[in-house]
Amino acid sequence: MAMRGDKLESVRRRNLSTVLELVHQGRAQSRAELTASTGLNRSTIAALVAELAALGLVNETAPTASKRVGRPSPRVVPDPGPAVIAVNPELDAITVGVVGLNARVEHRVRREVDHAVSPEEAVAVIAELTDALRTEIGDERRILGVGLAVPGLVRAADGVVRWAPHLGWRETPITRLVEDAVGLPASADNDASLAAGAERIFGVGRGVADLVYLNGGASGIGGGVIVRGIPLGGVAGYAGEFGQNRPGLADAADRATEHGTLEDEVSRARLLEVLGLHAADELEFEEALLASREPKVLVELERQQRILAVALSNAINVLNPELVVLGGFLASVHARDPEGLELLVQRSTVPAAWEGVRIRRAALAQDTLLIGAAELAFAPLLRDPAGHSGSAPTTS
Amino acid sequence: MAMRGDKLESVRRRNLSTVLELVHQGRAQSRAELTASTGLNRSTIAALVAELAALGLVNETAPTASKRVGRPSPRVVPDPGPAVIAVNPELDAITVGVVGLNARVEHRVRREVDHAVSPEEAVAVIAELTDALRTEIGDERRILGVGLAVPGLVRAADGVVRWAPHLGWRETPITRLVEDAVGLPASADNDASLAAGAERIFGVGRGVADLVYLNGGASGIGGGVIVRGIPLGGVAGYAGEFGQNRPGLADAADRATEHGTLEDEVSRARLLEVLGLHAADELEFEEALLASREPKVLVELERQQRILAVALSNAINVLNPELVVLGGFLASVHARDPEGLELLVQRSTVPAAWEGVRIRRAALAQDTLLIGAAELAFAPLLRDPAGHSGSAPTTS
DNA sequence: AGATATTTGTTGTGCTTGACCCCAAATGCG
DNA sequence: CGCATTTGGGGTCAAGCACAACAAATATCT
Repeated sequence: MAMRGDKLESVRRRNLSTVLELVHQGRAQSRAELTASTGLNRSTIAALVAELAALGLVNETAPTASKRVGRPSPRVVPDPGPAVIAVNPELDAITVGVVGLNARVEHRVRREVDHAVSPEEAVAVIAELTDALRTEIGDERRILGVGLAVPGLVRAADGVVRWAPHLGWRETPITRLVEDAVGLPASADNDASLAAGAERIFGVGRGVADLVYLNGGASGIGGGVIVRGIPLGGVAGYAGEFGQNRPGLADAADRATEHGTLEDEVSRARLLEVLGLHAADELEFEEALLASREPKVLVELERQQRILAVALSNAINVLNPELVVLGGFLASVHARDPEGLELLVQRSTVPAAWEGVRIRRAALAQDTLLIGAAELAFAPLLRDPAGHSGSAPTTS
Repeated sequence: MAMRGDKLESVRRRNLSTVLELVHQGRAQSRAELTASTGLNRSTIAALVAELAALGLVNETAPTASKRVGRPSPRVVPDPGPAVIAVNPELDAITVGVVGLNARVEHRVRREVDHAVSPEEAVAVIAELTDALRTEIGDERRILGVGLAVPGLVRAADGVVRWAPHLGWRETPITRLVEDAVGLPASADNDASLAAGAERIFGVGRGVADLVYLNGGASGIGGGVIVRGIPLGGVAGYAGEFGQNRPGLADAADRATEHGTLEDEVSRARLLEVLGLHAADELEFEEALLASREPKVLVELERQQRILAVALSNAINVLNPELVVLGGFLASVHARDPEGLELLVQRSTVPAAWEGVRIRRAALAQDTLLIGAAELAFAPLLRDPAGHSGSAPTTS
């Protein structure tokens, strides 16, 4: 609750942050564009870009032919040097990637595992894969830190995994373990929240300030909310647990479980069952779902659609977002009958709030989580570009 | 989406705003406290306070005996001059009040009406009551504007009432009408959202950054959400419509209505009915509810409690607030059995999110809405104290 | 009661930082 | 080829906060 005053120094910090973020997100490609979107003076932008260049964060290159009158403005692009390690531990595999300041996943390694790994095992794998990647990309790369997208509840303050049912982790200080093993500052957050951020900056949510993201995974439904462009964390960082919500059922016969939580009633497993499949990746699943004409598939699909619609309505009524993004198997459910789902949502949503909202499927496929985790690792740099001059691994 | 850069001028504006807000909210009472809570230098605070005093917004008075060592610091208090008109049009009455910069309701007039008033009638009454109040408080008072707390959906951008079922208003440009009739800049927002803000700054939510507020009124349930200390508006300002949500029912027998919306299932009218009352004000209602030992009251109360609990759980899972504030008849339902309600909420809430949350009744009684509306009218001044030097009614 | 420590107001100076002005450079267009 | 337009570059200016030194006002210690 520190309602802090504004030092002069903070102006510079914020401006550096703003410029670096614009370049990082690809929303400004030249100094001229930077002056336009920041409203700052040309000379100020010049100084800011020069400082960022001196910090090794951006590069100025020769202007491209723009076909416009006037002196061409030099391009400003993210420096290819700085990078982060993005990690996504899952039930069946641990994925580690290298993501540059341009937010592209440059390398990715996926290590399949045949059993639920303990935190210690996971950390060992992460350290091993990270080392492999670091030798692959060479020593000249400046690795800023590690970001983890964890399928579970993560305490924002210290990155402790409170509960990850999927992995079987409980009260696991994952960031500390990773920091000790890898020797880089680490941060962690809930996977769906990070995915929401990634979709906003680089996916369907580009330029959207208020969005709700729901991801349907194998083990449940997670979500993320973005308010005024800022990820909604809540007081401890546990926000977005749509899967544990209990939406009202229009028909009592729709209930299939005792608890009636969203992720029990609307589940990938139930759809796989009626589809007669045992296991399927996202693509196979969606193909099967879209192709099936079996009555029992239709019945189950419509049941889940009705329940999902109420859950979305509840979210829209409360949050009045501009966009609802559906990922994972929920994207497939949406793809099967977008208009039907919208109609159902509309029926139980406040009309005024319905007006402004769109429902879309997630745009970023497999890279979403790694990009989201990378954003987390980049966050301190983006927030204070000059403060991270030395690559000293500040163990927070 | 204007990611604006930081001008130097904005530093001064923000600092003036910060200081004025601290004084306005009573969170700093002396220059010494201001330096402590802003982190700014003593000399800077002196300059800022001097500027605010020159603007007629704060006064410096002789220091009070503080029993502490060191030179005593002069008190800084809101100037008694500036004030706003706060308005709350309701089904049965229109209330208008004068609120000073100290956030106290200095005067209030309540005009009972015997029928649902049209916007034009309401505006006429508002203008009349405002004029009466203005002559009462004298001409030396500087009236900054009018804030309206409307029981309905209000578009944030232009203050148009999209739909106020209680009043029967639809697509009503209420702020424009009031501006024309009163000759002061007017702004409007949903009553529950404003009440949430009032509770945060002056009620049970003091110092709380993330809270959810649910108000049980005669005609339904409204709500407001505050995230990181900022009221959650959503893309158009319609956020917080908890009343239209459909919470899941643990037992199908609990359903009493077709739609199953929260405000249909959990309603004051139903409780009045089982209590055998026809009409009652808040106090009478709560007394009757707390005193009753009738089985049918108990049954209905517990039914509503169960449904309310699920709705609260849904909100807590998604928003992870620090505090849930219940107002209106929901405060009475809570008062009857706080532990029982908490237990029910806990049962369907993510454990980690439950840890950090408290459920409390609203602290501000009848003044809540007027204070909330006044905050709305003060908002431009608080955001940019120097920009409002002349009392020129800027019709936004 | 007097001395001392502590806290805070006051004043003047200095540093940071962005704005602004003027000129040069580079492009498109007639 | 000249002109309009846009942008970069460098120097100057002004705004605003930090800081240091001193004075004032209080409590506490002796």
